[in-house]
Amino acid sequence: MSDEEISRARGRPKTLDRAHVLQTAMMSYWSEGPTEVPIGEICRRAGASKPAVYREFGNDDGLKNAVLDAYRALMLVPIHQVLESDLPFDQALDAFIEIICQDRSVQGVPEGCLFVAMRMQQSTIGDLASAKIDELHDEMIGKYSMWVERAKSNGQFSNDIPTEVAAYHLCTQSNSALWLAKTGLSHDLIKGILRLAFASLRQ
Amino acid sequence: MSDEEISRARGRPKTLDRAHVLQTAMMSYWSEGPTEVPIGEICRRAGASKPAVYREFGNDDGLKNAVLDAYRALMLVPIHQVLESDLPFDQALDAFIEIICQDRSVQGVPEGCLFVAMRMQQSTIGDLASAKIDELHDEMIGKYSMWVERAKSNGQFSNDIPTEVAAYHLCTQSNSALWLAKTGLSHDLIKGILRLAFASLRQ
DNA sequence: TGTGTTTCGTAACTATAGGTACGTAAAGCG
DNA sequence: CGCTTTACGTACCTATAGTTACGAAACACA
Repeated sequence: MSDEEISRARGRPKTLDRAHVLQTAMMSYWSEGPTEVPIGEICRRAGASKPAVYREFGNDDGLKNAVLDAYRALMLVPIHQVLESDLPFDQALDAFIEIICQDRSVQGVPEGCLFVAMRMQQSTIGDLASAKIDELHDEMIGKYSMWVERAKSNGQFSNDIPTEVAAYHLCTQSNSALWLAKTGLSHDLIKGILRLAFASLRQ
Repeated sequence: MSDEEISRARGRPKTLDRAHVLQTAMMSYWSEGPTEVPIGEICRRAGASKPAVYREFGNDDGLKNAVLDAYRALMLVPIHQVLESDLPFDQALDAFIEIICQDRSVQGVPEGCLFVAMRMQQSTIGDLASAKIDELHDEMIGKYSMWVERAKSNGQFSNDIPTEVAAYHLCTQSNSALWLAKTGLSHDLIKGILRLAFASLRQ
């Protein structure tokens, strides 16, 4: 598996730009909703043929699964990094609110959260992507839990609040905030809601 | 419009049970998702023919619109009543949490909230139902706002929290809670999350 | 230059689901 | 007892979207 640079494969060279298709699909699902954009439309937008996309991703389910991986790397990992930072809880919470509410037009990325959108329509998608959604959700809850546990052990978080409750609360608020942003609510209003929702976590 | 008991209409008497179709559609959309149950399946379940349903409701959009009206009367109005009660804010808040978290199996009603589910997939439904969703949402935000304003004027709510922020916060939390219940999260955990989310509203 | 290999993409196929044309049945009225 | 009116429901139409069959194209190797 070492000679894959300019692959010395036998047959006709592949022209399909996997990354471009993935990017196109992600942006399409993200901005219009994962059930709103048929796979044929993705192909059209990416300038690829349907059979090429099916050869690459297997089927609709496989494409959505791959898109979720790409989305995780782009948007979820940076959030994880905030939760895993060395900042005191209160400051990390501020950074968390900032990253949730940050202006999307700067990075040229749609409003809302593709992961949340997919999770809300989980019943309409395939098994692969559905399992991936569960996996990403569990990962997220795990990160929140570890964050809270760490804050507790540092005396920065009340022991009266069960970790599970706090973790789901944090997860729920961020999901809600991202979804509200998608409905067009102002970022200032959303930030106010988040501060109110998290006020009881500070001490 | 007084002689509608045993209607003295001219032609063949109507046999379609409108209420039954509406009930079937509401329960189907509610438990499986509004985009998950085709209109033909509703007809099958209700024991009605497609043309009969189309004659009664016009189209898919009209049916969903009628279902939303029925849902409002069944589930939203009782919530409005809590918000409009004479209870002190703290007690009304407790009652609010209770009604959100109440066990659905008792009244034989599905988990989750049809209104929330429809709002999450608003882009996939027709103009009529979509407008109705906006209308119900505005009504809800209005009720929350009035509740908060009344509590403020009674000295039961901090004037430091903008009414708009508080109203959206309350709306968001109830939506989230109902959606979490649909994902199978335990009612105890959800109740804990709600108490945590609303802790900063009490004084 | 031929042969095997891999990918390409047009043009289909198939299933689902929203919606309806139309002939028939059941009522009131004269 | 026919005429008009209204509702009934089978069987169809149509559009969409996921998926693939298949012949042509583009390479490595001999």
